[in-house]
Amino acid sequence: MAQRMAGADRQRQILDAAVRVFARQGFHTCRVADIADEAGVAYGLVYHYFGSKEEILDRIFLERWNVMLEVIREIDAGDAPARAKLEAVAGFIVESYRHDPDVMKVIIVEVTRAANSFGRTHLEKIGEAYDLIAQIVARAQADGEFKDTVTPKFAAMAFYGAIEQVLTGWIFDLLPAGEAEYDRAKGLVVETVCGGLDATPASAGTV
Amino acid sequence: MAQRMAGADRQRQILDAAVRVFARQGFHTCRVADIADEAGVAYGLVYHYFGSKEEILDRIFLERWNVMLEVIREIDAGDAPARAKLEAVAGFIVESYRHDPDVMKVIIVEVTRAANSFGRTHLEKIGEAYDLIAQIVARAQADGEFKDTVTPKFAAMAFYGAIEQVLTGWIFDLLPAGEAEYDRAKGLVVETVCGGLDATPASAGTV
DNA sequence: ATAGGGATTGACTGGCGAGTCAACTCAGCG
DNA sequence: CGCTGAGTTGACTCGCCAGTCAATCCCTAT
Repeated sequence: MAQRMAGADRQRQILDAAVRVFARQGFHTCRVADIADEAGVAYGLVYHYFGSKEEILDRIFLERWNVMLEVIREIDAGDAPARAKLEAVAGFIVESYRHDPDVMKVIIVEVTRAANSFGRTHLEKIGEAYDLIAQIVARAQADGEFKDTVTPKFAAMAFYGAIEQVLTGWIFDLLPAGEAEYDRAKGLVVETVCGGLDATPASAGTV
Repeated sequence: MAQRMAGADRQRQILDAAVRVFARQGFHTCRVADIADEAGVAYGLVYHYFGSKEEILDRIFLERWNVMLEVIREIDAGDAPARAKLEAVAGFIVESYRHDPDVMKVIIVEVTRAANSFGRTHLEKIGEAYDLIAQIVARAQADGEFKDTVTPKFAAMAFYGAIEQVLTGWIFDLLPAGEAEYDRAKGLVVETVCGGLDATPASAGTV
């Protein structure tokens, strides 16, 4: 059935199939046989390339998360204002979702937000992202760009939580999704968390 | 072993044990036997009071979530400023966590954030909460208390996501927890989402 | 007293699904 | 042209665990 193929390619093929299956059925609900079927490959071959079902999820998560950590580090290294940096971070996450919603769905639903049971393994890796965002906030507070009423870690959690919840809204059809919404969301998350929902004090003060 | 007891009490006892077990081991990882043991009750008795393992989780979630929906409705019915309403909502959620961290952990980790597989059943119920918060925002926008750069639904997701992520931080020790932090968090989430992280334009303008 | 019936028990079953493995295929190489 | 080893196959094993059920217990009513 499956033609001979270089190892790396076959692995990729199984990984991609797993992403689709995990996104569709959920990690716990799906069987390894489903992944093999989706990939058009024999059951046993999955175990030729991966040690376990969990290892597949590991790989899916780590591959994408490491890219994100790298991107955030680069963004942080620049000298743009913090608000622009946060917008870049939000933008990257939204773009990730636009580019491959299934991968993001799996990461959010099965790893990031499943820190019990499975995700516990990756708690440290997940925390790295929060720390990087916290660092951006901390610097902005030191510069006076952000107020320091909130600890950087707290702000980072609120910021990341807001984004993840918006993605969750798209994933489960609780929020209108679509190209236009994705574009707008990048800015709006930052506008909300940085600018706040309040009508601006400035204009309130001028009344 | 277990003394005779009124049906409702025994059910409660099993429910409470289940909360502890789910919080400790996770829904998928624990066995029904663990719940029975924790409750000090025979295996079969669990099935005398509940139709299935899932039904137990259902009950835990619905009991608490319905209380929350009711509270939010009451808060919304008052005529306080939206910011105070949101603070009340955040306060209730934080108090819920302080009062019974295990229940909130189970709800967040196993239901709210597991909308694939299991939580799908409750998606509608979960959405109700977001809608109620959105309503608060919508009214505030109509009154001019909030800007209308963001759709109410979007703001609701960002707000709820921020809170849930903060709780998640406490649950998994990514954020310092404790009585003082809980008290502060209520206001800070609202301060962050309503007031924004930016140094206020007013004070920036006076420099 | 004692019968009735809900509460309680825990051994047992049935199915499911992760992971194994022995057999097979075949491209490339000497 | 046979040999080798990586790639591929899918039937099979084996443990686990949700859910069943027949037996037992003990409160209550008569």
